[in-house]
Amino acid sequence: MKCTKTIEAEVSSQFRRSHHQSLTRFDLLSQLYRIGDDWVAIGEIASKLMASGGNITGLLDRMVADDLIERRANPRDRRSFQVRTTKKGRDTFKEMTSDHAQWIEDALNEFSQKDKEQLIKLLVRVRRAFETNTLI
Amino acid sequence: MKCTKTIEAEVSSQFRRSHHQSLTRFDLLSQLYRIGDDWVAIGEIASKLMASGGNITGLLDRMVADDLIERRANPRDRRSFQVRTTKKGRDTFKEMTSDHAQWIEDALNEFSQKDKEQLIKLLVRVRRAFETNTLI
DNA sequence: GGTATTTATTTTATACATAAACTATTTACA
DNA sequence: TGTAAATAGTTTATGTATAAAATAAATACC
Repeated sequence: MKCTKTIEAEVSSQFRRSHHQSLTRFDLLSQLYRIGDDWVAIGEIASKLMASGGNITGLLDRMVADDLIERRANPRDRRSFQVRTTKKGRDTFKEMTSDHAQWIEDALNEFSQKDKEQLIKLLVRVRRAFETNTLI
Repeated sequence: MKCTKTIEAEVSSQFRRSHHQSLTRFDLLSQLYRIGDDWVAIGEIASKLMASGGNITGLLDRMVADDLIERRANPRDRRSFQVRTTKKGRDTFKEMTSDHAQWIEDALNEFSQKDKEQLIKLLVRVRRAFETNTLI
């Protein structure tokens, strides 16, 4: 927890300073980028970001206001809405990504490939342990 | 990040359900418990929790209202205020701690002592790497 | 076809978090 | 001693998060 908190404080303040964006916004843009040009349902966003519906509504509203994403009604289901990135959103994401990758690389340059693999392996196991736990 | 998010979601919803408290409140009670019966300055709390001043003001207000901590003016410095736990705060913390320890133990029971030590060692190194980074 | 349930999202109330501006006090030092 | 700078907290404005209730549309099923 302490480790994540330190990284999060550092990375999110970098994002705020350099791009006026939050970590959550970066996550969202990253999910949309991964999906490509398709429209994505709000609910899918919420589950991908592991966030509550109410949270997503507000987040998307602010990002639409900032012209990072656009939003439309699902033409086939009138309950549902969809979003996708705008050009500005994609450009912002690309800039954020390259900075981000560089920060992480700089911070972790003292770690060997083996260390990094070991760490990821352990963290995946920990996550699985806590995920499984919730199903009992 | 994904790992921490999963754990945090799990643990914080446990705390919410079982004790009507947040992870941050648990952290705070834990810091105060570690210190003992002494009064602690607000600023010290903020730095221990790696949180901003404004955040702490609100957090402490709500916890005072819930009778978990008490607050007084520092008798030697009229700019400064101090807090310490109430009996209810200490009792709440003790209950939370024993549940918490059990959840973590259950979740991580498949990990060997060696795995756990390895993981902590790596995480401490990662944290140091990001801390140092901010000083450049 | 009409009602009950489920699904998708928003609204509301509240908690938690930051940065920046502000108030009040203490300290440093010319 | 008087003033500038530093320190301790709070306030304000805003963003991010949740749970629970509400709304609206789709689907299931008698």
